[in-house]
Amino acid sequence: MAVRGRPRSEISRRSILETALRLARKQGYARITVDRIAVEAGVGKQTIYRWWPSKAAVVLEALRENARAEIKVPDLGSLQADLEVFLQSTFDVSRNRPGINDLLRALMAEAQHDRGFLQNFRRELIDPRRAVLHSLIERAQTRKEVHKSADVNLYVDVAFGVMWYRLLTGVGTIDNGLAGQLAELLAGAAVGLAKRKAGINQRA
Amino acid sequence: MAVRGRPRSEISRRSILETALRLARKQGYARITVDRIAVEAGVGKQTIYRWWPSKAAVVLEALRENARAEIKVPDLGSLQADLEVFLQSTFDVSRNRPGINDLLRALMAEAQHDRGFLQNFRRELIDPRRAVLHSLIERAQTRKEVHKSADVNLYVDVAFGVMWYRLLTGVGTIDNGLAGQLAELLAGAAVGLAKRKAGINQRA
Amino acid sequence: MAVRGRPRSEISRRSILETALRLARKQGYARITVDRIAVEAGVGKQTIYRWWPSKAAVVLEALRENARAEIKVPDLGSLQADLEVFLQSTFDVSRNRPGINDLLRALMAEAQHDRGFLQNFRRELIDPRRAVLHSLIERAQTRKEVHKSADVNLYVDVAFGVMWYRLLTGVGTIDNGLAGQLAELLAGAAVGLAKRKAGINQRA
Amino acid sequence: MAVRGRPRSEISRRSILETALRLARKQGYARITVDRIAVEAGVGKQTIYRWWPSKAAVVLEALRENARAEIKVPDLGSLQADLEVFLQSTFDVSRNRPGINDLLRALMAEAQHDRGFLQNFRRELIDPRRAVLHSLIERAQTRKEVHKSADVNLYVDVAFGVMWYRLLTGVGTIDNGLAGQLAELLAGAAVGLAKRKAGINQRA
DNA sequence: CTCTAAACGAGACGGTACGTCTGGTCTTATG
DNA sequence: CATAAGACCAGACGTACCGTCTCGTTTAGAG
Repeated sequence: MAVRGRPRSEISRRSILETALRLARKQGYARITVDRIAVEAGVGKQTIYRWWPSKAAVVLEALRENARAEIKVPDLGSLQADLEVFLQSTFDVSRNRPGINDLLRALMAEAQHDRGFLQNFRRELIDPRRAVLHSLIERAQTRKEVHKSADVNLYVDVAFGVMWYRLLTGVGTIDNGLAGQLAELLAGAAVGLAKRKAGINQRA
Repeated sequence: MAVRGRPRSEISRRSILETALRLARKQGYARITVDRIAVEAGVGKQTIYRWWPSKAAVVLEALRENARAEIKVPDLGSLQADLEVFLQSTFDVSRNRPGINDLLRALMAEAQHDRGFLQNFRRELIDPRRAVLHSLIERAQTRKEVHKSADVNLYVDVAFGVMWYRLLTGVGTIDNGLAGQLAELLAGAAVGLAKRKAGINQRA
Repeated sequence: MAVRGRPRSEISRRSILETALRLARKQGYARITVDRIAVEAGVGKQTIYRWWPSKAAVVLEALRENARAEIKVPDLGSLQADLEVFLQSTFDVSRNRPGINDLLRALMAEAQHDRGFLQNFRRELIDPRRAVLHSLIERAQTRKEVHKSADVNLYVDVAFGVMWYRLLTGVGTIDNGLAGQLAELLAGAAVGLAKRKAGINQRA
Repeated sequence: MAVRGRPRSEISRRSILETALRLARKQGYARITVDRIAVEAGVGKQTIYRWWPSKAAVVLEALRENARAEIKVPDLGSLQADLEVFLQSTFDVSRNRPGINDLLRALMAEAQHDRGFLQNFRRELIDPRRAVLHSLIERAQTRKEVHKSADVNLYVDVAFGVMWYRLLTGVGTIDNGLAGQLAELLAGAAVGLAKRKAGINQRA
């Protein structure tokens, strides 16, 4: 049997997402309320709550909708080069869109007092980006550029950890220089490890 | 001229800080309110607002008061060893005190929608910890273990970045294993850099 | 266009008015708070503020709701008799309901530091009672019992003025004796005036 | 034995009374607070509370201090003339001083939720004025202009009742016209009573 | 072409916490 | 002792949001 009743309004959905993003970028995430989104979107409050559990979820979806498939997955043959390009691309996304950084910070904050949203946030934003970086390093592993015993997750954590730490605390900048430094640091560590292991194996 | 008027009550100050910390650890930061702190501390609400701008500021001070001089600054002669001991000590603080991690996460969240509190938070919590790690690495620099051109701040960001990233997202654990991995990674990178630079100099 | 949105809850409205009146009579107007009314009425505080500007307005409406059509408008053919019955009836209302006098005093007090409420208070309580007394005296005027040049408003002011003055200052009692005295005084003055005027006219 | 300790400061007392009156007339009674009086008078809050139980008491004293012996007690040989002059004089006091009416209304309001202040208010303001009017009518009684059985208090209540009623509700004006009307009404009633009684006695 | 059912805009609802304000008391040092 | 200063406890105030609910209306497929 087909779906009964009035179908979900795509117009309302779009209006909500656009209004949420617009308000959040104009006035800051903290100042928007579900009420305001509803009024400005010309939508009933219930229509928001029917489809999203919180304003954070709305903003997250708006962000995701807005930022689809922007991340390059480079494959230049060298881990360091791949890392640098990937990280530059990642850092650029925020830099080119004013207000995006504030939204990311606000969503991370929201995730701290809403376990359910944390899951959502990880699934939609954190984990996909991790996956890209992870695969990028694994590729270097199959090339033997990185030793098979290396903890890929740690390297991923280093890259995103520094980014988020600087984003959240305001300590340091997030720019191409950082991308280069991180690429060098991680590639150095990974390749250095591989060499040491190789040396050990040779001697053995 | 001497201070005029009734002096600030040390008893009330202590009571407020202790009550705030106790409630926050027992029930979670999100569930405490300024009202409840006031009532349970036997204090007027105004007495809280007279000295702190928000409950976040109260909890921050309570945390700081409570955690004075807990961080070991090891000096074992080797960067990697120093790093490992320091990071283990840092990670232990939270692990040994249930509820502390939640408070740290809540405060970091609070800092995201309160610029004033962010400054306070950095000055009281983030920066002091950075300073210790920073000095620890600088010491290795004076020992020539780390090259003088190394970006010490980046290393600090890596250590705390990974810690906070895992704390906030729930990705990965924060334990002695991590301390060891980070110490190895950072020392490897720093020492590797020093050796390469030395090699360049020799060849030159 | 029809009414949009959820309609006002008559249940809440009644509950608020009843609770306000009950609390005010039990504990005195000064001791009730908007918070307590809300809690005891099982209602959100905002629901009170949405419909009334202050607790005084709530109590006023509660009083009015509760005291509808209690005032007798006698028509015995003689001004003095009508006055006496009307005033007795008016004075009785308060005397038979403990707490009402305190409420009236409190509302009159409230009206002194809230211009908006003073208007409301006059429109709902003062003026309707004036109108009855006014019409009663006018009827005597059409009967030629009172001269047409008499200032009816002054007579009304005398009756209610004495009542309120005694109520507010505690000087003297407000009972059937007073009703008789006022009736005699006013009727005497009004009829006396009519006779003098008639005499003048005759002589002319 | 002489009084020990530091004597009460007359400067502070004057400053408090003047400041209270000034603030009350400038901004309205409702807007002044004990705190504000203290600050503006350059006085400690406790100094106010040591000598007065409430801001109403301060304002009452300030008013009384300021308005000493302003009431004429006329003696023109005729009740109606005496009444008219007295009432005109009484009504003039308020009319010539802007803000006084508002203060009187505020004090009457205050007296409604403070039993202690009501006593104070009656003793200092209400009763003295009553006494003057009372004596004025009694004088007419000794002249046989008013019958000895007349209820003098009722006449007093009528005069002040109408005045206060109009003051508090804003119904009608308080001017020389009213003074004349009240004088005529009361004298008419009192003298009419005397004549009727005399007639009865003669016939008897 | 009616009927059923769900989504819709609107906005009132019960709740909770906020940060401010005032009242009246207490605690200093000073005169 | 009284004083100026000002911190203290207490608690009401009116506002802001939250997430739910209750209207009448709209929009689809089912009968």
